[in-house]
Amino acid sequence: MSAPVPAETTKGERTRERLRRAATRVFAREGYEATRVADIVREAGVTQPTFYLYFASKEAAYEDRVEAFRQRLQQTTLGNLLDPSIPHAEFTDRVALSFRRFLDLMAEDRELTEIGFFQPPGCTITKARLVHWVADNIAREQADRLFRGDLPAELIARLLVGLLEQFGRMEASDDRRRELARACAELFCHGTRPPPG
Amino acid sequence: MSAPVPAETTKGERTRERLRRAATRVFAREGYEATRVADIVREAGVTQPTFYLYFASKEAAYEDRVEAFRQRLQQTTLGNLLDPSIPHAEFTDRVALSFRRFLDLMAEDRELTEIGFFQPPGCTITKARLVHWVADNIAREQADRLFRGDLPAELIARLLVGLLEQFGRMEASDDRRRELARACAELFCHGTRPPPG
Amino acid sequence: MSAPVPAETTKGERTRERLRRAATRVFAREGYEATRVADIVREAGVTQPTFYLYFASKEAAYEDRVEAFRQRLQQTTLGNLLDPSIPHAEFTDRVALSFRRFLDLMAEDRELTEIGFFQPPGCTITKARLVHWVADNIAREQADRLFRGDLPAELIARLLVGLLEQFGRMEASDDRRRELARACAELFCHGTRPPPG
Amino acid sequence: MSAPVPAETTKGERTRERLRRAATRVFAREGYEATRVADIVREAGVTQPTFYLYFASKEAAYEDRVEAFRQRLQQTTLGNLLDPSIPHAEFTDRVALSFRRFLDLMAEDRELTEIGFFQPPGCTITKARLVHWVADNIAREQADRLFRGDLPAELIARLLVGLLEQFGRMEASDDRRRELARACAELFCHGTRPPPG
DNA sequence: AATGAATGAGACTTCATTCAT
DNA sequence: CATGAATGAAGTCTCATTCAT
Repeated sequence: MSAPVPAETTKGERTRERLRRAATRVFAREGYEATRVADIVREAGVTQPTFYLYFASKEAAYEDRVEAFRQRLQQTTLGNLLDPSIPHAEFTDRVALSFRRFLDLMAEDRELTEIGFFQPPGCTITKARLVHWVADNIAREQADRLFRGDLPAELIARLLVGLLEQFGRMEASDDRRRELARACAELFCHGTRPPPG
Repeated sequence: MSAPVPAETTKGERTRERLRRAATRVFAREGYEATRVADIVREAGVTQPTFYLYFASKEAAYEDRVEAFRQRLQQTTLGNLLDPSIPHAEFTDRVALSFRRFLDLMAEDRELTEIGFFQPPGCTITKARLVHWVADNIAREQADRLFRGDLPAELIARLLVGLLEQFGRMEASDDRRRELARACAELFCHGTRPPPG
Repeated sequence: MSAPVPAETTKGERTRERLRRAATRVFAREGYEATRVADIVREAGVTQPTFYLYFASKEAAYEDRVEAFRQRLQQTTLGNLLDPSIPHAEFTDRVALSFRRFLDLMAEDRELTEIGFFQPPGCTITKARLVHWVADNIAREQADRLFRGDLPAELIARLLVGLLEQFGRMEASDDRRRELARACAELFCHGTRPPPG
Repeated sequence: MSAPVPAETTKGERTRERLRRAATRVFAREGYEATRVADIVREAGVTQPTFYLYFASKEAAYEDRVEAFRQRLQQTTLGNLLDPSIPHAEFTDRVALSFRRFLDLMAEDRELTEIGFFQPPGCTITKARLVHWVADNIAREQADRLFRGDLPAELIARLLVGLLEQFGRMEASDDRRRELARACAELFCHGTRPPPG
């Protein structure tokens, strides 16, 4: 068990990484359109032509960043499929865990999340894909009677995505995120009405 | 009984209105940053200097449009406060009506909705305000025991706004919107778990 | 019989004309690729954006100039078709006149000729077209037994165009041009061999 | 009888040759200005700094290629001086042979010909020199009464060069080139008029 | 003998905005 | 009330060339 060997770090790879980080930062701060390549290279400490050594265009750099986020998002989603054998009493906790994983992912690199999930032009596609991935999970979970079957899986998926839209941008400590995830799970599972009686 | 007072229709007012409509269309289609004043005036059939006769800047025109949407949104929200005396059996229907009013508003002028609710840079503020307005309603309704009191009103408000984010952009007929509103109300009130038993 | 009324001379038309002249000058001096829009606008006394008010691109401006030359060239060519009833004794004189018209045209605006006839990328097409137009004339004239019929019209046309390529760039006074045209006609009609005997 | 002396083939010489060939190809295809050093090195399979190991600049590489063509052209021209004792009946054939040598030279390396003879900025000088060399021949041949003496040698030389300009770029088989050369000789010697009677 | 990496200088083009009429 | 004409400022991208190894 050793720490992962760092990927080859030629000078070029390091420059590329600096550019990626700078691009993430600036895109997140300014938005795609308002971002100028000049800003990115200034933050990366290189000249403009160097940028074009590593990215074909401003748009290509943006796509690179957006895809990086989507990858992570898809992985997280795939890992959140619920086991049908889950005991009833633990269900909401388990859903809270799923929300926590999403919120942790989104908090881990706020800037990348900003680009991939909240800002146009990429956010629309990201969310559409997320709805799709989540709906796949939900459909199976409906088959396992984990969720109500009287509503289309896509609708339920959208409820989840809507919650992430609302809570994914919050600045929150680890503990606070755990609480938020718990609240999301509550709302997601049981809604807003008071318990009867 | 007098004839309806004719809206002021000096030539200037008509030009201003044409510019507003054109701006709405182009901002919705292209987004704020990518919109060019040249496009707006082309769609409005006037020249560029004329634009500056009616709006101080591109940004001012955008603000004008965004504010128009926010006004309507606030009105709708205020009208959606629930009457505490509502019979228990009708509750979900009543919530569905609230959703329907929101979805109708958003469908009525898709382009204005796009600008005011979905596109940066304005959408963040719009949604923040909406959360605030809705949370005011929810807080009162919690006091009236209409919603569960174990979660902050703002969280519940965000659930609602998240649903609007997910469903407010759908192309849907009147009837389909009614169904959607019903589904939203169901999810909002009772969540996604199957009924016990 | 009055002098032609000058075309409408709005300020815009005058600016366009200044740009045209400047473009002609610079393209002729530097060649298409090496020409910078900055040079053109400096010579025209306007700013760069103004250039794009009148031409869609550097390339469009170039095309405009090249086409202007081609128009004139085609007109001249059409006017040079020989009358079949021409007396034998006057034939070479008449061919000399044709050459003179070509050389005059090319001398009249040296810079435009440079662009349209001598410089890439336009010159290849211009010459190909000229060969075609001239060959049309030659074919008819061969039918009228004015030129030898044992060689394809296109070959004879190319002989003519080759002569223009060689003599069209010469700086020459009116009189000198007349002489040159005469010599061209001689060579074109009778070749380089000494008269027999 | 010894084996042919191997051309010096140090690794460097081979690289230089690859660069030369690549440069020829790209200059011919794109023209001097539009050619990028990046294209040349890609075709040569080396990196950009290597290019500068062998040529001082893009311009130097271009000059190298142009001069290579001019050398060959001058050799061919010198070899084409007509023997004054040539029998009258064979004269046109002999001129056709001269044209054939020129056309063969130009066909042998189309790309080098393109650069040296047809494309700016080098073509103007190449042709001027060729006119000069040919005129030297013609002047002697006029003295030998092989060509008419009533026109300056330079004019006659230009007729020849003009024909090469027209026919030197044609894609043509060996046989077709022979025919073309024959036609050129005919036109060059006797012009375009039908034979009398 | 060759290259990975970088850059200075500059090209074309766009756009919000204004002036003069 | 409206426009024809113009521009300052800036943006993306390219390219010949060089440095350090």
